[in-house]
Amino acid sequence: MTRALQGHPAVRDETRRKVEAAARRLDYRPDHIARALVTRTSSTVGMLIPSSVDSFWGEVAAGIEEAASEANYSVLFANSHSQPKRERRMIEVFLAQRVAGIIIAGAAGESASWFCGEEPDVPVVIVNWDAAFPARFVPIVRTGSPQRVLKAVRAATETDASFSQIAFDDLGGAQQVVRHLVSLGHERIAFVGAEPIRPSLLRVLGFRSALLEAGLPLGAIVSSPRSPEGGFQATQDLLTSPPDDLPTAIVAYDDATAIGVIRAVHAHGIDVPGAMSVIGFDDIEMAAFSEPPLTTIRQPRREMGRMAMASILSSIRGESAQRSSVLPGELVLRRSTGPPPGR
Amino acid sequence: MTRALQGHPAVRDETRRKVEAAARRLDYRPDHIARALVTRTSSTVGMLIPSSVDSFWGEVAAGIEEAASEANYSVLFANSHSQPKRERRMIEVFLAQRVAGIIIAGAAGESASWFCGEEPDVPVVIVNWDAAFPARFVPIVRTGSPQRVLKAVRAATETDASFSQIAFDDLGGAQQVVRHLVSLGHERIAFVGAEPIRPSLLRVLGFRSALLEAGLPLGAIVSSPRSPEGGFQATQDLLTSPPDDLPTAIVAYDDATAIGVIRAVHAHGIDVPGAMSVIGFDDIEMAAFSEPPLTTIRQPRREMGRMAMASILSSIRGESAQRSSVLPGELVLRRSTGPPPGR
DNA sequence: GGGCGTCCTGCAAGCGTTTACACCACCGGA
DNA sequence: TCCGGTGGTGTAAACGCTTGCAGGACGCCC
Repeated sequence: MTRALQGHPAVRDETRRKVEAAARRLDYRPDHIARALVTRTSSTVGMLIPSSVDSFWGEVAAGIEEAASEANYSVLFANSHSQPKRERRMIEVFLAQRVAGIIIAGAAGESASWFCGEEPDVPVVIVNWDAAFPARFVPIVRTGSPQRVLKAVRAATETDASFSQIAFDDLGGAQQVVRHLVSLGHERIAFVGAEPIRPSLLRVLGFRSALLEAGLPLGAIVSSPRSPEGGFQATQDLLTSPPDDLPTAIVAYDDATAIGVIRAVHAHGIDVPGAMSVIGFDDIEMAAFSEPPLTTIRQPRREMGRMAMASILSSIRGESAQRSSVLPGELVLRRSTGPPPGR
Repeated sequence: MTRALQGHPAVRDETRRKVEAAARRLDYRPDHIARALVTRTSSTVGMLIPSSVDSFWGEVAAGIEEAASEANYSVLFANSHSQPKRERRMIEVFLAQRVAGIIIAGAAGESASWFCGEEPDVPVVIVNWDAAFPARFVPIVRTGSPQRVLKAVRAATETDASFSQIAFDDLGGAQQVVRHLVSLGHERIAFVGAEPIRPSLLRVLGFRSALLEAGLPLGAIVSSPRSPEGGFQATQDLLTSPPDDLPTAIVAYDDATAIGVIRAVHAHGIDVPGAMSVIGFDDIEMAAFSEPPLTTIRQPRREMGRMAMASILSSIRGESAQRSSVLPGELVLRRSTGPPPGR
């Protein structure tokens, strides 16, 4: 009987129709639970995001859900609040639910084995691994040879064979940003919002390398938490430099930080972009509504979610999925950047 | 053996320890699937939200997930995109997954029976039912007797015995908003963003009743889609009225609409709040960052999510949960409202 | 007409739990 | 010594599905 509904080939049309009629009459719904028990795979994937309140992750989640839904998969959802402990716990829950795969977005865990022990029995993909590094990394990333730093960062967030990664091209994005500012004529450019987490280190590195490439001196690199308040504070400090040393453009770690940066710049009576250009990262919703609207780098959030799910699906099918993909960002020109004063 | 791990009272300590040791050695993880099959309840709830990209729903989702996680429940997640068809489909999926309960946020379906047929076999709670009404309701809500309209709206979104509802107090929120404007001295107040959906009708109704209560004439009520563009267009039209008829304050359906309203007001060279006050609804993230920052009504989003989950849990426990709760909003004073000109 | 192959359908085992129940050892009271 | 109770442990059925296999019906060839 059950074969009739699944579209088994060896079943007469007449029989199938009769079974279907009966099923409808009793409004029979096949039990995914029982099916999962016997097939030992559950057509459910676990999705862990830092925070569903953040529309950045909300859009990644939407991409995952879209792709999952199209493939008739359901998604179990949990917020990690960027806490490795909670990540671990929720992964345990997912595993107990016998999910067919796990997607960890904004992963905070330090190493691949952190997530599921050495040998996860389901495919795992990490979207934008925000691994934390010891604080001593921040000075190194400012001064160490780019190759060395890059190698260290890569090594720390290398996935072993059982993991896939989808990541935004932080390094390339930062380079794009700097090249944009350089093309406008800026020569003194600062970075605000350095933190000892993977994407920040990579953006600082991209910042440095693009400056080097343009033959410009390395500007100030200010550490701060990534938030409007953090950006505001850090920029307050930055703007106490002697006027001649002041940058004409500031690259913020992300849009939230950039909004704080703009506030602080305005608070000093400096016009944006007339006297100071500011540029962010992420293209969050607020970016278009800040004053002035923020020039930024847009990450392909939904696409990253879709790719993560696609990677899980191909792992399930036993295809050897691509180990890791790096997706480029897109420069979104708005009104917070312009030529430096006197140009 | 299984009793030992579940903390059954009738098991000797020594035995328990031995079993636990063995479990650890084989790193045994109890299978939720098999457990669900036999107990016929899955410690999983289905959560349907319009869009995870919208941080409003993202926060409702966070509240749900928080409360679920505390109760050791998992949450299956899907976006409905506010499409009744998709709501239906995802509910079918949830039911097939044998969820222990279903939370439908921003429900777009027209009637309770729409969701799961007549007799859902699991508890269902609806958070902020955004039911659509025939377009002919908009004129009625403008002119009909408030009691009659309210009765119609209530009747349409009444849940039968098997549903619970958590809803924001749209009517009271609109009254708060109008009272705030009246207390500032405004006498000509318009509403922008009326649409034939439940919350909009209720807000218009609250708007009218508060105006009536203050002895003020009913201002213009302009229909528009709820988006910055919609608010912009509708306000453009509104501002073509002869100067004497122009309102001194505009109540927008929500913050997104309000941002468009402010744009249009600015485009006409009118100062906010100097010459025109604008007020929104929801307190979305952007509200604090608009120019000027938006005065608005904050909905207790996270709390609504938590309550929804709590309602599901008490239904599961067989307690007769409260059928429906209406949660008040909170007026958030920012800088988009002030006294009318000449005051 | 019997043997055989081809199609289709019914049957039963088994997935990993929970739970009711049987059972065993042991102890105390009669 | 025997018996009933008690406290702990083993056993087996059942949950609803998938799947392999047995077997029935039927047509075809010899």
